[in-house]
Amino acid sequence: MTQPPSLSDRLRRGDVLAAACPSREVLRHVTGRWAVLILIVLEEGTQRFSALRRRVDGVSERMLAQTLKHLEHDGLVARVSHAVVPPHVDYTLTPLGEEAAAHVRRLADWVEANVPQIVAARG
Amino acid sequence: MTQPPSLSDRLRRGDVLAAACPSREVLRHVTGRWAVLILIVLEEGTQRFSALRRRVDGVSERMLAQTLKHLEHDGLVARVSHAVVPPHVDYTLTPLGEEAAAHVRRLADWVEANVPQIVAARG
DNA sequence: GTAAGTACGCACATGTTTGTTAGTGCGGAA
DNA sequence: TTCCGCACTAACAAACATGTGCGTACTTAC
Repeated sequence: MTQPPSLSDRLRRGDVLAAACPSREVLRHVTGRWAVLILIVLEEGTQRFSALRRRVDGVSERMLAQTLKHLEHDGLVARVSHAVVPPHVDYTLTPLGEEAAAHVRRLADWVEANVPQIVAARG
Repeated sequence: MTQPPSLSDRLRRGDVLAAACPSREVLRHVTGRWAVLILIVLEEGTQRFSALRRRVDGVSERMLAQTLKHLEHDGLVARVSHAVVPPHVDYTLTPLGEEAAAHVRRLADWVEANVPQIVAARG
């Protein structure tokens, strides 16, 4: 007879199934429409803003800036701004970010490999 | 001098970085707010509608039904309806769905394990 | 008799995300 | 000289995601 963990236990250790858990928010950030793609591109190495904009097809400057801010806020991306003209800003994955990026890339790789099957399943 | 792959090549093999690629849409479904949680719960085994509703804290019936439809449409979830009263409907992961679920669960596990660090990083 | 559970569908309202456009200040290319 | 590139930000508008409340047809429990 093991007792099921209490709500506060679940929140402390991070339980995505609990609505009030902050892990929900983090997961939302990491799995966001653009965040996934940005993490994948950043896994190749440091990139600057406009390079990211070109690599991530379809992202607007607004969404790119906003998503980068979220990732930076969560400590997954480091922003380094060089005070030169024209402006030069570098974005790099933190160690934490590298781990997250590896996970989302594996997921994206799987999707890419299985798109044909999935599309076929829609008959 | 290898030529970079053409757009049509990238679309055929599934390239999330290309805006027109259907893998983008599939990725959106799989990483959707509720889809992630539903996949994780379904990984434990077949579940019925109301059981899912109870396990996935905070989901509304509308969103649950809609998300299940998307996942079914993509061939990740199988729906079996028993014609009895009261209604009884079972949801199960397909082999394809099991693979997807494994990936998202690993990502969610990582997030859960690292929430404290991430929250701390927001200082 | 009344309420709750079952698995949803529909209409409406709200909230959140995303896009669009315009602007910044300066240097280098045409 | 006129335009582009850089790395954004602000304001506004549109699109989409999501929640709420109601209805279904029947059974079991209270």
